[in-house]
Parts: sequence; C-alpha cells; structure tokens
Amino acid sequence: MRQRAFGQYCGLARALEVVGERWALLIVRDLLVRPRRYTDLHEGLPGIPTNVLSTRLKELERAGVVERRLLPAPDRAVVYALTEDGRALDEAVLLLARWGAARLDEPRPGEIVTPDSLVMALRSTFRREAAAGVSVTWELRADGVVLYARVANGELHTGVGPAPEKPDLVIAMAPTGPPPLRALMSGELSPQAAVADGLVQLAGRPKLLTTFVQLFRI
Amino acid sequence: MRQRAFGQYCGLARALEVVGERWALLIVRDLLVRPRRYTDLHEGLPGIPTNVLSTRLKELERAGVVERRLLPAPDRAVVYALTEDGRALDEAVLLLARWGAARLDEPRPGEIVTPDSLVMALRSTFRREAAAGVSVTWELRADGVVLYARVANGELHTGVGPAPEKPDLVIAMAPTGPPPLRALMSGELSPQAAVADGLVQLAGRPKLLTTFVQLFRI
DNA sequence: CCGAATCCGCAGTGATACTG
DNA sequence: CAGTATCACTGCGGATTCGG
Repeated sequence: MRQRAFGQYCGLARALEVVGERWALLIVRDLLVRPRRYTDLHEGLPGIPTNVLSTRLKELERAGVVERRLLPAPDRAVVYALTEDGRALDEAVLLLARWGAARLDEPRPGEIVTPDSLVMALRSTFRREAAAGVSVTWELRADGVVLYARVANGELHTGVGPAPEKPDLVIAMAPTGPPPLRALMSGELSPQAAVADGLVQLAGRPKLLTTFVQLFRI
Repeated sequence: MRQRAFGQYCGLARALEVVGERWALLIVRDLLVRPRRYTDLHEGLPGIPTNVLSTRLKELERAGVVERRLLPAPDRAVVYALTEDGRALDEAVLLLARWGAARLDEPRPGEIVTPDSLVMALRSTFRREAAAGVSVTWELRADGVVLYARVANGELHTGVGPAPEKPDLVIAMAPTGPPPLRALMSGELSPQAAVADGLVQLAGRPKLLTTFVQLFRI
C-alpha cells in the first residue's frame, strides 16, 4: 500500500505521489463538487474496479486529502469528503480539466457524462472577466442529468440537481447531451443554430443563451 | 501502447488519459523549462526505466504534446520539446507543483534535486503581487546545481545555469541544497537565521535575501 | 442495499542488458 | 547517444463474494 515514490525532492513529484495514481484525480473531482458515498463514487466513475476505489480512498485518506465521515444514526451512512488540503486542489484540477476540455472532440462510443463532470466543465470554462454585471441562474438538463449554474457578483455557483430558485433560463440538450454543449462552448456552433437545429431547447429568455456562451468558453 | 480510457466525456478525464500516466507530467515539467535530449531527460528523472521514458515520449508525441526535433548537422542530436499545446499545460503544472510544494517536508533518503525541479519550485511559488517595482537577478547554487531568477516588470524569468548578467545576489545553499531553501520559502526559517546558521552563504547585497523570501513563498 | 474484501488474468512498470 | 529487448513483478480490470 506504500505509494511508489519518484525519488525527487520536488513539489510536483510529491503531488503526483498523492494524486497521480490512476483514478485518483477523478475521485477528487467528484468530491470537489460535493461529498459522496462509496456507492455514489462508484456510480460516477464508470468502470473503476471496487478494489481500486477502496484503495484510492484509503490512500487519499492517509494522505490527508480525503476524510471519511460516519453520519450519525439513523443514516449510519459513510460519506467521503475532501479535507481543506483536498479542496486546495481545486484550482489545479480546474486548470487540468480546462486543458483537457480544449482537446475534447467527439464522445467515444460508450462514454458517459456525469453531473459532477458537467459541473467541472462549467467551472473550468467559466470566464470571470466576462461576468461583470451579470446576474443569472441557468438550469441545464441532459440525459436525466440536471444541474444549475448561477452567476452573480462576478462569481459562479454551481450544483447538481435543479436550481434552488426559479432559473432564468432552462437549457435542455438533445438528443444526448454534452456534445452540443461542447460545440456551443467552443464556438463551433452558434446559439441560433443550436436552437434552430433542435439541439437546444430553451425555456425562458432566449437571449440568455448568448450570455451563457460568452461566459462559458473553452 | 493504447492509452487506457476512463469512459467519460470529460475534460479532466481526457487530460489524464494524455498526461496522467506514470512519469508523464514529470517529463512535461522538464520540457517546460527547456527542450531536452533523451539522455538529459533520463538523467533528470531518477530511476525512470528507459523503456518507459521512450514509451511516454512516443505517447506524448502522438498526442501532440511533445515534438521530436532532429537538429541539423553537425549535431544530428534528437531534441524533445513541447508543442504549443504542451506549453499550455504550464499553469496547471505550476498549480499542482505548488500544491505539492506545500506538503514537502524533509527530503527522503536518496532523493535528488534537479535544476528543472528547482526552476519549477521558483516558478510555482512566485507571488506576482509582491513583485511590483522589484528588479533583481538572483543566482542560486546548490549541490552543483546552478540556476538564476530575474524579476522585472512584475514578471519572473528563470533559467538553468549561471545568470546571463551579473546577479545582484548569489545564494549558495549548504550543505545539500534545497531543504534550507524550502525552510526559507515556507517561513520556517528566517533569512537572518539561515545566514547565521551557515545554511545560506550570500554573495552580494544581503537585504535582497529578504526580498527573495517575500517573492517566493509557499 | 451499502461498503467493501478476495481472487485471478493480464497489461504496465521497473531493472538490467544490449544494440545501431 | 538514443534508444530496443528481455523478463520478473505488481498494480489494474473484471468478477464474485461477503458482512453489516
């Protein structure tokens, strides 16, 4: 269970010894969105072997990145959450995700989209400099995934599930979600074309789709 | 040679498929400092098996992150360099390195320090907001490693080897380099104590050590 | 059902030797 | 110098099983 070292006294090497193992940063990504139970994590990480998930969680816990919380009765559920140290990975993960998002082309057969990865997609492509004076709540729906994004005071707040308050605009993706979203965010597809082609169905003020495209941009 | 996929349509997953394999980001780290030859890379990555280095370079090349350049005669040397896409990893790598640097404590037995990792250490801990009005060149020496850092116009320029122009301050670390540097950068050790204890020998204007400590900070 | 532990086949890694 | 070749080993993927 001891982590393989890189033999260098170096910050990057240390970081990779902790979060460089396979699946580790994806676990962190999900936990950055919200604390999750073992089964939730397993569900959000397609194909991760249960022994690997279990091993990673223990390693991350021992490294002080993840905390194992036992919820009180009657739930008695186990919940994994990031420590403060773990949350400090936020920026680095966002930048890596942003770099990777720029290389996303078509989804490969069998690839899924999870709520957590969509939240990361929004957060990693949010352009703060375009958010001045904007105050809007969006709700995004795709493939049974529902999440929301609220921009106010130059800050972005995101979450999984329906928007806590009535959204100004609901964006429903069709037929299978994220590719049209990615096309919008990368500028390959104009908002008008997206609506005209039926890839996006709007509920609410139509001009806010353009605002969305200006704010979230690969 | 096929890269194992994560089964998610997600920027982070894509990024990790490219640079998430073992040793990959450390190779990128070295190439972010300067193009390197195969043997240089092998030297700067303690213990990397040659077949793994070779495999990673091919994978990174195929992914468009690394470029293999054949220098013209008479050298005929092979040099690996980052593509523009590869250089775009800079910020993400710096942030990961910064996160890891905060968890560096004592060096472990046998761990080495390379010029490239020291350059990354400086770049990842540079606090731009403290650099206004500063215009200084430092030269750092430790264990035969020599590098320089120049701060001017709020920007940091670093390089391996002696400073191109006469440095304002030469900092020589003793007896074995980086731990005193890390102690300085983390605030565990005051500049005065570092000099008094003989961990740092100065050549130049002594007050610039304090400036250094203010500029490079974990 | 949740939260794993266990087992097995195999691919990726580590160490060393070797070559154009 | 710039890699390939070989081989032992270990971590991963996949499936099943198990206790609370």
